[in-house]
Amino acid sequence: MAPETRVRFAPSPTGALHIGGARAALYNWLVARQSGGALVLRIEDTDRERSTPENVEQILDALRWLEIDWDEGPISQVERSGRHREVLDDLLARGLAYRTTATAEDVKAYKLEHGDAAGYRGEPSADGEGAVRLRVPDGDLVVRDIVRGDTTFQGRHLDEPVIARADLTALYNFAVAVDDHDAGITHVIRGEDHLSNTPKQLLVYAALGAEPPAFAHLPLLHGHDGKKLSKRHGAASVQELRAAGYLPAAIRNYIALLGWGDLDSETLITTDELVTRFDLARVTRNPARFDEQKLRWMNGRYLRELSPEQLTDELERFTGREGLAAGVAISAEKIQTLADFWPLAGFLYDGPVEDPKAREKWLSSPEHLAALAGARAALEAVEPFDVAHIDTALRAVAAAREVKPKDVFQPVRVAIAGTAASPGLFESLDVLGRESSLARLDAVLSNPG
RNA sequence: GCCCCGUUCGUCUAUCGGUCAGGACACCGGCCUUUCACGCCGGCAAGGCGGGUUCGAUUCCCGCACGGGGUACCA
Repeated sequence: MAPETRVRFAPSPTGALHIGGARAALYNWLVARQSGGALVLRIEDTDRERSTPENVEQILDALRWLEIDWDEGPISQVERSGRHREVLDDLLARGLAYRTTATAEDVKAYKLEHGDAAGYRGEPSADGEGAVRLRVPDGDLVVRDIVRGDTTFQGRHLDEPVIARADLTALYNFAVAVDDHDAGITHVIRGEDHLSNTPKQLLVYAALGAEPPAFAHLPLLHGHDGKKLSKRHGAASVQELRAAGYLPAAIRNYIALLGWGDLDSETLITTDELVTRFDLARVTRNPARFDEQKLRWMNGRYLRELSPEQLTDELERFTGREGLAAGVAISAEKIQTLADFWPLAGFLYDGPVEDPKAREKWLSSPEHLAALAGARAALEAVEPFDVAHIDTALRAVAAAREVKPKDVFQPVRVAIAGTAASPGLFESLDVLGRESSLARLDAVLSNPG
């Protein structure tokens, strides 16, 4: 029987969860759910400066919001320092590692003497003090990677890495291997930025007398300009995406496709389908750009799959307002994100917005104002005040005045909404109701221009 | 500098030696239409360069160029 698949997501809590981290988390989650295995969450918090409880909570919060759940943890890496020390002492005792006071300058000097391609080889310090470096043999170190195939690193090019500080606290490349080994991790799925450091970790596994896990290094994500993803690229973190009005399901779908493609090129894939179809071996090897345009489109599709009740619920939570059902019903097909709703339909609740250009274009000429007056009279008389009858009444105004329907509709629209773009006009009037509609028209009529 | 990875339409991708190089977003045009959208139809658009291997290379190999990552007593 094959061993249970155990994967892990191990963010360092240095701030928000970035889109790249979210994708690594998602891929791990997909593998865990698909295999019936377990996802372990570990917080790489050995950098005391940056690892605050707030930062940790921010990451957990982002994962929960994305509905990426974990089976074990969160495990704090610092809390495992006792075990790190134990392994460290063992390596020291066995001569697999040594303490040295050699500095970066010494490493540089070594290369000057032995050549740039020669990995640093040091000697133990006489007093037994200093940082701990791992012994590196000259042979090949091959990283078996599901995404990229085998990558061979030659030990002779590798500097003997510092695996613990002079105070004997563990450093990343050491701690990560010990922790993954102890947690029984079978697949390490993480960003490509870790690929070059993997041979060091392989050495730690070897020292532990353990088989290394399978690796899967994911291509890095870039911004729309091809540069490294950063604040300048708009919404780059999960919390920013959330604030921008995206749905977790849409984000999951979108980032799953950033670096992975199925045989059939379906674009809209439910999370359940992703769980069954995802395949690490099909992850691409080249970096992908995060392009918000496609996410926007995709989010619109997900928004429109929600029931009116669900959408209303989402929007009320997003805007912090209540009683939005009627406005939501007439706006659903016009928005791509939750954030699009209020600019489009907020006028229904808070009155017309200011848009001098629209007012200039549709409410300044005598013809338009006359049309508006005609519309006002028609709306006052229409009975009942519903979409179908408003429709008929306003078209009649245009016909009577022998102008295009648009020349009646747009002035009315700008009068009630303030802008030239809105949900359907008749629908908007219907939601507003007769009294409120007439009041808005009157406000313009009594104060034109 | 050294080590490692990568390179198909503007973007995300399909293709695992023979394809009209397919799909999606974006863009352009059309239909629908009261605005904005949605929806539908159509269009534009790609294998970095140079060598090999092969009857035949986007696909395999080498070189170059370009991009990225690593090279911390960070993670």
